[in-house]
Order: sequence, then C-alpha cells, then structure tokens
Amino acid sequence: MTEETTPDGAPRRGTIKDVAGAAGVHPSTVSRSLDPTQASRVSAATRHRVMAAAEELGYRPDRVAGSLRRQRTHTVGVLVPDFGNPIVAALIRGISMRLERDGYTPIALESQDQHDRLTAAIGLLIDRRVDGVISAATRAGDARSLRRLVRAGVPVVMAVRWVRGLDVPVIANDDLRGAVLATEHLVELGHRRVVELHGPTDIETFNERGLGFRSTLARAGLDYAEPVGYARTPSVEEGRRLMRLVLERGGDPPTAVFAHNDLTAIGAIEILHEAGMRCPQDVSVVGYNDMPLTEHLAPPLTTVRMPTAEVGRVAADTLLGLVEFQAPASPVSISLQPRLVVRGSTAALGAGPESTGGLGE
Amino acid sequence: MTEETTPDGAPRRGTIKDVAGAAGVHPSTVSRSLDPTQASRVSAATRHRVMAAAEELGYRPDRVAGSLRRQRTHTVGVLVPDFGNPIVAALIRGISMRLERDGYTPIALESQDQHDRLTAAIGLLIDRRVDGVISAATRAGDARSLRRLVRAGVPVVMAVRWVRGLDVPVIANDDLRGAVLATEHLVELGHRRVVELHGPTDIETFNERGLGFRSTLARAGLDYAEPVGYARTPSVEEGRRLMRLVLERGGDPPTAVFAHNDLTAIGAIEILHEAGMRCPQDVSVVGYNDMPLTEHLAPPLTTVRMPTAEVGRVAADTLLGLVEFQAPASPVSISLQPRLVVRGSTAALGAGPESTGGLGE
DNA sequence: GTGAAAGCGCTAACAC
DNA sequence: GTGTTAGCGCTTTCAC
Repeated sequence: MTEETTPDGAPRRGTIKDVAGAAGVHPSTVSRSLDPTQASRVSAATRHRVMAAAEELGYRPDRVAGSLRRQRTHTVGVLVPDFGNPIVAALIRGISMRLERDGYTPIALESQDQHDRLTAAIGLLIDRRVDGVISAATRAGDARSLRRLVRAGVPVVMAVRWVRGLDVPVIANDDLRGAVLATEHLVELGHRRVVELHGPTDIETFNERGLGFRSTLARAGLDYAEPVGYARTPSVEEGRRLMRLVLERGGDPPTAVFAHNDLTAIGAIEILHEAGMRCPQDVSVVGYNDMPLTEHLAPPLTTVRMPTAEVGRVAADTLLGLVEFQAPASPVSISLQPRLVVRGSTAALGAGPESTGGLGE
Repeated sequence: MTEETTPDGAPRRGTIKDVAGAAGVHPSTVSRSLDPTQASRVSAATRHRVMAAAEELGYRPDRVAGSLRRQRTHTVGVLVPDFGNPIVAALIRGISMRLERDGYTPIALESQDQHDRLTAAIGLLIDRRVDGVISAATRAGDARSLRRLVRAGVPVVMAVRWVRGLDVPVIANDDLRGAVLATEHLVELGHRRVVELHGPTDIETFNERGLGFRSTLARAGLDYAEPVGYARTPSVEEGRRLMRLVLERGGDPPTAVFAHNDLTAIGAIEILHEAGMRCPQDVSVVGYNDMPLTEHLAPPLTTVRMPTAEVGRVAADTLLGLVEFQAPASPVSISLQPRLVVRGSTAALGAGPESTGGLGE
C-alpha cells in the first residue's frame, strides 16, 4: 500500500476520481453510489464495487467541495453569551444532539455579551455560509444585527433569550411562570414583605421574571415596590450590591427575597449574613437557574430549574424545519415549563431555627 | 436598489463577478484588491473603485469557495469532554480568542467522554477539512483515533489532557506540581494521616496528581497507602463513595484529604459531616480546579487553581505554528503552573473550632 | 443504469 | 497592473 504524498509531506487525500478509477466507473457513479438518496439508481453490482473501492482507499467525500456544489454547508451557527454559563452548556448540548442526528455541525461562537462581538460573529457565520443560526446571545440592542441574517436569507431561531421586533421563532423557558412559582412559594410560606433582585433589563428573560413577580404579589394583595436597582450582570457582586441597597433603604427589611439568578441570590445571602440576619430563619431567598453546586451551599438554595437542554433540542428542531422545508408563514413560539426546586434557603415566616436546612451543624 | 431573489425567495448573494461587473474589472482583480496580501499589486485607483463597488453591493467573499480553492478552511477542531465543565469553558475561551486573532474559526465538539463519540467527531473534522485539531478530550484508549488525524496530515495538539505514545505537542497544567502544592500545604499544617481520593486512571492528569501526592508524602517521611479505589468520574457521588470506603477501612481515620477534584472534595466533606466529623476542625480537605462557587461553600474550599484559559491560548498558538509554518522537528511540551488557593476547608492539625472558615454562624 | 459536461465561487499561475 | 485560464472536488442535469 503505497501512500502518495504532496510536496510538503502531507499524504494526498483520495478524491472521488481515485475511487472511480479503482472501481472502473465514472465519478458521477461514485457520487450516486455513496449518496443514500441516490444509491437506488445504481445497480447493486457496481454499487458494491464502488463501496469496496472507497473502503479500500479510505475515501471520505470532501464536505467543503460538497458544500460549494450543493450551496448547503450542513452547518448551523450557535450564538451564546458565555461558554462558562451552565445554562449555555446545557443549551449547546441539546442543540448539538439534535443537529447531529441530521448530519449538521454546530459552530458555536461566544459574544461575551458584547454587541460588537455578536455583530462580528454574525458576519463570520454569513461568510461561512451556515444554513441557519440559533441565537441565545440576543440582548435589547441586537435586533438590527440579527436582522442582517434574516435579510441574507439565513433562517434564524432565538433560544432562551429573545428580543422584541424580530419576526423569528422563539424557543424559551416560561420565565414569567418560573417567577410566579418562586413568588407563590414565598407567599405560601406566609411572607408579606417580599422583594426581588432584578436582573439586567436589556435581557427580556429578566423582565419576564419581574412581571411574574409583580403579578403574583398583586394577586396575593401584597405591596409591590419598584426594584431598588437592576443588576448590571447576573453575578454574586451584583447580588451583594442590590441586597445592600435593599437593606439601606430603611423601613422594615424584607422577610423574603426573589433573586432573578442563583449568583445574585448567593450574593444576597452573604450580605444578609454580614448584616446579622440568618437565611432561612430570618429571611428566605429563592434563586433562579439551579446551577451546579447550588444544592451543596449552606443553606442549599431553593431555586427554579429550567429544561434548557430541551429548549436546545426544540430550537434545533425548529431551525432544521426552516432549513430543510419552507419557512412556516407565522413563526412559532414555544415556552417550556420550569419547575421549582425547594431546598433549604426558604422557610415559613417565623418558623424559627428548627426548620433550618443545610449541612447540619 | 433592486434585490434579486432566487426561486425560493432568498436574496441572491452577490459574487465576485457582480463586483467585477460593477467596477468594470476582471474578477481576479477584485480578488487581489480584497486580499490584503495582494492589494499592493493593484493600482490605488482601481483598488478604490473595486472596494467602493464591493461596499455598495454588500459583497462578502464566500469562504466555502475560498476554502476549496486554497485547500485551507481556516477552521480548527476543538475536542472537549463536556461543555458543562468549567475547565472546558475557560479552555475554549482561551483557544477562541487566540484563533480569532488569526481569522480562524473553532469548531467545538463534545465527546461526553465516550470513545465512540470522540472517534465520530474526529471523522467529522477530517471530512470538514479542518486545518488543525486541539484535543482536550483524550483518554487512555483514544491514541489510535487521534493518530488518524496525524496520518491524515492534520496538525494536532493536546491540551489539558494528554495520553502517552502520541508524538504531538502537549500544553497542559503541571498537575504533578499542583498535587505537590496541595499535599505540602496539608503536611505543613501538621497532618500526618493524609489520604487522597484518586480520579479516573484513564486520564493522565489524575495519575500525575497521584504521583505528586505520593512523592510529597515520601519526602515528608509519611506513610503512603494505595488508594482505596479510583473515582470512575470526577463527581460528588464518587467523592462520597471513596470517602465512605476510606472511613470503612478501619484504623485511625485520616485528618486530611487530598481530593483530585473539587466535586470529589465536596462529596467527601458531605460524608465526613454525616459521620460526625467536622471540616476543617476534625479533617482538612483540599480540592482541585477551583471551579465556580467553591469559595461560597461552607466551608469555602481550599483548592488548586489552574491557568486554563492560558493553556488554551498557548495551545492555539502552538497549533497555528504547526498549521502556518512547518511542524517543528520535535514536539514541544509546555506545562503551566497551578497555584494553591487556601480557604476554609483546611486548618492546622488540632487547631480546634476557633480557626473555622465559612460564612460564620 | 451509466457517462459526459457543466459549474458552484473563488484564487493563483501565467501571460502581456 | 490587469486579464486570461485553469481547476479545487464535488453533484447534477442531460444524454443515451
């Protein structure tokens, strides 16, 4: 088995012509034999001869050439804000698994929540001729950039995060519902002074959570106060800042806190402890996301869990629908249902120390 | 501005011919004008005319066609075990940032630590004609699969994880050193009965940590016992299992534990608590990775932090060296230095409760 | 059922 | 400094 090499030493990759030569047929016959949808138009005998030759030579069709010819790359752009975000990890996995089934490859790019990076990533995806794009990185100012994809004829789906004014399918978690679950939980525990720590307002996800919070308070006949501020990022530091603002506002401190995010909740609990208040005995705290390790905190965090991998699966499914068939007249929008995970950071109002969760000291 | 459309309604994308027509030049002149390395061979006047026309038409070169013609996709495969792993997130970010600088696009694929998925991913990358591959997903049995890339003439670099018997550059964390730092810390705190919770042995990273642990004990004149078992995965459950085995072994329980992984450490601490031992008052525990939230645990985890984003950057840098120039005769191997982060889960032997870390009750 | 021919969009070697 | 020509590797009409 002699191995041809190119001038720079790399082995020359076999092409369809090599296989054709070895099998004694025309290249087009090789192409047909290897394409499952066309294979029936080739006689069984020659098809087997071709497959044997291809196997023998270790031939693998060049997907780049195929892409150019077919004007289809079988590639999907996936725009995410941050690879370090556990939500993103679950989303990407859901997307990849679905794409894989249909032979599509994801090209995942990170915006780091910077508008310019998102814009650049979109340009790149257009230049690389992806067949579609799933964006989970969209914030308020990004509609124009995404519209560029739409104008270029690239099917787009928004997943998890979405913005108004863009006529594309949205596959998201039902964040309004999640906030209702969290807030109802606190109300049912008897809490009457409940505040929220609101996430960044340029991400609709958080605005929905605010809506759910507000409406639940109203239904329960409780007072609602405008947030003391809005987190600039979903982070521990911002949770600390907002919680400090709440305590500094004066008046009776809240007995329950709904944080729009687990990290924010963690920061809030730290500040409460530093102020001499115990969680959950004095103040109950609910987070959002159920990120890894939240169950191992002290106290273990009560939080809202979202089916994010499923969102990814459905988003990919929807996108492939657009790619492989026609765009449906009106974009579907799907909300998947979150679920409250009750742990140790919430307790009945005035329940006292005996109801503590945590690692048990 | 009339917009041509294809039969199925998508706007027809302008090609180099359209620009050539608009500028009144030959397509090759357009190509030269738009390529920074060739632009000097075109007169300033026509170049400007071409650029204006390209701008006007919103022309963007088709990277698929370019890839086929140049036999270079400017694409790099990145093989990772798990998108949900924070180490992986940092690695991917380091890699992407470096690749971006040179106009390369990462194609990140997840093996989920399954050999067959890794093999399939490698096949995919070959078919898509990536210019190089960075693998952080390599385990003991995967050398053959990776060798397929080498044989296909694709430059390969191993990052973070590596295996023996593969003649490619390795950019990794110095895990032996990290284990030495962790173990020395425990020894210096006066601990004499120190055990390790050993990670999966098909990942060299963990074997290195075992080596560092063992050698440090020897140097300190302390007894070393073979591990009671090996974690099948780096997880909380496996930490619980191994710690339980240690306690069941009988004899004096250890006063210090070196876990090869943060999650394992967390599981171990849980079991210690359940057995009525306090951390760090009765037993000190060191983890490995410094994953997010470890500082917010009770007690905050003492652990080893690795410069993983930097590993990614260097790995990408090394790979691009192989891609753009020749392969250096002998593969370089680089180890980056970890650093011990001392927090509340370790304390001096017999220091008593007053030295407790944690959120302070 | 198979072959011939054309061409996806681009770039590079070669002319002039 | 610019145009001409060829062709990357494949798929897909169109003949027969």
